[in-house]
Amino acid sequence: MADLKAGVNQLFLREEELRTGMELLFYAYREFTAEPDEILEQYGFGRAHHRVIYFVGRYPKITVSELLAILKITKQSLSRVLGELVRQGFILQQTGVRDRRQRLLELTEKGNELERQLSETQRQRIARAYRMVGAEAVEGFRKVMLGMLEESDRAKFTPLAPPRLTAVKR
Amino acid sequence: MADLKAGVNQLFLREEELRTGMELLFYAYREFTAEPDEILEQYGFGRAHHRVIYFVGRYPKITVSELLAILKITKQSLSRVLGELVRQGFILQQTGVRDRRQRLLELTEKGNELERQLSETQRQRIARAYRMVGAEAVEGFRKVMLGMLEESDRAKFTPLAPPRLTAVKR
DNA sequence: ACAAATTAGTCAGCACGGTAGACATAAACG
DNA sequence: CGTTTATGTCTACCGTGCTGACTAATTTGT
Repeated sequence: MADLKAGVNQLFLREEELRTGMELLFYAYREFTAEPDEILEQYGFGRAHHRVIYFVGRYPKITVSELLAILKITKQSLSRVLGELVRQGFILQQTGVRDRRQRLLELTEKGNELERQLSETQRQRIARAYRMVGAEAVEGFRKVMLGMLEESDRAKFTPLAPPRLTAVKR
Repeated sequence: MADLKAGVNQLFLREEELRTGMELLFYAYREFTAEPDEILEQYGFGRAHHRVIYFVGRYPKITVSELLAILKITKQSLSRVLGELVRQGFILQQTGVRDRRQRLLELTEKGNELERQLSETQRQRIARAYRMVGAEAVEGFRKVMLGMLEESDRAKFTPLAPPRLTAVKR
């Protein structure tokens, strides 16, 4: 009887625990994007612009196809926002030297400023959370999040750092 | 000199650590929604339908305004998807007894089945991650995620469980 | 050298889910 | 009885995904 009760209770805890995880992800993601969204609005941009700016800032000289592989959207979708960002002087395209078909993407100074402005609130939000809980909890957070990723995405984080794109011919 | 170098290094680690956090959130959220999205497609539904089904399942007898407060979308947006779900027999509306203006929402059996089907993949993904890392890391994850929320949302999780809506007149 | 594959871009059209404003109805409240 | 609240509807717009079809420049492989 005691065993049965414990079992049921654990089942309940488990179910509740999993739901909590799902909801934490939902609420956290929404609040994580809320502040940048407001800033973007002032520029007539949306979340898609933010993502492009972020990853171009993260990986200077990234090619269009590498960016597509990260974002997992179609080139038509990317083209729309990337085109706006280039035309409005936030991103610079340089023809590749090794392969002149490639357009290597980079943030301009203007683009860099916007990137910093957009990500600042997010960095602060994470920094605040990290500070609140201590290094051990942060490590736990990192582990759980990694555990939720597919192998392919997980690879991007393996050494815990240097921003290198997966070995792609450049 | 040694101090300075350490300082710089810590700054780098910090920046890199924060970026890692941001990206973990981005990738995890995307993969978290990918599988349900495929299932939803078969029903002609989208992510918005999933959210409604999830929270109605989570809080049976929830009112429309409570649901709006959770989702933080406009009633016009909600109305579109909620209407479809009701008309197609996934959700039941009952007139409130205490307040007959309210429509208390509940999943039908059909709705419950869909909810289980949709959330199952997500529960498994979380369960897998939790299992991979152990209880301590899970607690760290929970703490960090809570730290990223606004006070208002955090309140929903405070006792670590019982699904009770914030004290709203019902 | 030339054909094939790759990289990038464009145009048109569609779906989804968010927004806003305006308005309607029923019920509760004071 | 007038006001407020809860819900719903109609219209229109926007951002951001998607597909399909097509073009151009460049590299690669035989």
